[in-house]
Amino acid sequence: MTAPISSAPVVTRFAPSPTGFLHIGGGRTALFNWLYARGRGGKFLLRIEDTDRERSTPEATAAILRGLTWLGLDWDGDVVSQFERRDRHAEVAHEMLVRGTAYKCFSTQEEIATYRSAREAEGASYAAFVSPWRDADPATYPDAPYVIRMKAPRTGETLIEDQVQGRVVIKNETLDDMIVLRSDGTPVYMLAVVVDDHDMRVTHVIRGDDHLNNAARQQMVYDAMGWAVPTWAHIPLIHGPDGKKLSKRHGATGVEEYQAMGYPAAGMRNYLTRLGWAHGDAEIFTSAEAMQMFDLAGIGRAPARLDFKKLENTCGHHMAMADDAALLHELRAFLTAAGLSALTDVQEVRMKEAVPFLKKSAKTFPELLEKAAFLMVSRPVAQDEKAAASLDTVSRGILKSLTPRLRNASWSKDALEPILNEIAAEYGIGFGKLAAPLRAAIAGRTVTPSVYDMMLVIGRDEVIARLEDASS
RNA sequence: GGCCCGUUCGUCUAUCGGUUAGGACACCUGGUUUUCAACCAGGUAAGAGGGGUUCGACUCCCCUACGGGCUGCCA
Repeated sequence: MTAPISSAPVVTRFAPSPTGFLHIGGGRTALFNWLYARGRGGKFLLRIEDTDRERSTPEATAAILRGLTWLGLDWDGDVVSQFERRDRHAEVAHEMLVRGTAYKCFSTQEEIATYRSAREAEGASYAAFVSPWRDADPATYPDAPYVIRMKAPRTGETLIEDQVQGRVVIKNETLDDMIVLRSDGTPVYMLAVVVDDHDMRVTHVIRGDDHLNNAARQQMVYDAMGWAVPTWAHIPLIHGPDGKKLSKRHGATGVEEYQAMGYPAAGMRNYLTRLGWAHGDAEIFTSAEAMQMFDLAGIGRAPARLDFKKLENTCGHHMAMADDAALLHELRAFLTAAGLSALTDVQEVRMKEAVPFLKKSAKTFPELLEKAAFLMVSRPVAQDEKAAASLDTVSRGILKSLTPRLRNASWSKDALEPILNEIAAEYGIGFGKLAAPLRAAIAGRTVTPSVYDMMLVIGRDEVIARLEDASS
């Protein structure tokens, strides 16, 4: 055994297989690993588990990288391709052969299938294959293809000390002699992860609890090589709102879909961090704060359900907290991701003025855009049904008399306020009655931001022009 | 089938043998308001079921139910 690695600097990793987009559950797993490493001055590595050549695609790898990048999860060093390390994996398999902790098995897949059906016919419910080659004399080896299997312990038990699940005891008799190297010489996942995690000096393996049982098999490999076992933390999977495993029918399962739906990345990170993890009553926090607080002990043992309402609420807080320039930048990225047209120069200028107040009440980018409708449109402003209704003859008269007074006013809320109040008083109406046609004229709708905010953003000339359009 | 994991308000969770079981989202009520939001105040709401252990169990043990995972020359 090598020295305990608990005192070494923290190294975590995210190791997805490139068979599709980055799943929201995978995104959270990556986030936990990132938070844990970053909060401890450690390293967060990225490895693509592409040993399955049939299902792995470069497109999927690209999608995963995009998803992580959008989430703001930066990794250290180069992306490691597991497939490219296959020679090293094979080397370890052969070393286990030398050590006597693994053996060559010449049984064909047909023989294994026959063995299993025979056992089942005998009434055995579980038919782990027992290879006749386990203790065979090398002198009897045929000149035929073979796989390399682990020589798994038959008795005793394997103890998994998991930081989330606690002590998990697996009886060794339930573990079979798993294959580590296929007959074509390529490594199997169980071998590859262990070799890679060891070579990459990973200290903490934080991953989905669908791997909990696998940890016992992998520990066999560590033991067979005399390597130190990393700290395990198997986190529960994310479920859909109905408590079932998250799948396509629940709606969005891919991280990039959330980007396209317009959730800000900071809010997404906050929400995902709190999904299945808690630190007292902490709810809204920055990633820097999360790094300080994040620990394995705070991870829950039960699967968590996705709650879009809470996601939105969390995102709303982060929209409001965001830096104006950064938010504008993220808005542009959203427009691209959602396939919407980019802002025109005029819209850019106005948006820059509007973001400081729009961000306070928007939860997502589509919502922000909805509130920004008044600055996106160009003259003549189309009226929706309710807006048109509020622009009756009387209202148009009021707007008409307002226009000249705006010409000479200084363009600030303090200067505008008395003017509007004055008009309202002259016509003997409340400010609310005046605001309705104003909203209609300026935005073409009845639900808008404050009339003052809108006027200041689009400017005097545009306001007057829109009022004239509406009142003529 | 076998093995493994899980189960506190509708949801995310706090609690680490003694609390009026706390917070957040959602929901309801009221306030504020120039519309929608936002915001402020208050309210409804929980320990899967059954046995133990204990002076005392949400907390420890067992059983049941339900949910999930693993059981591949997939990862």
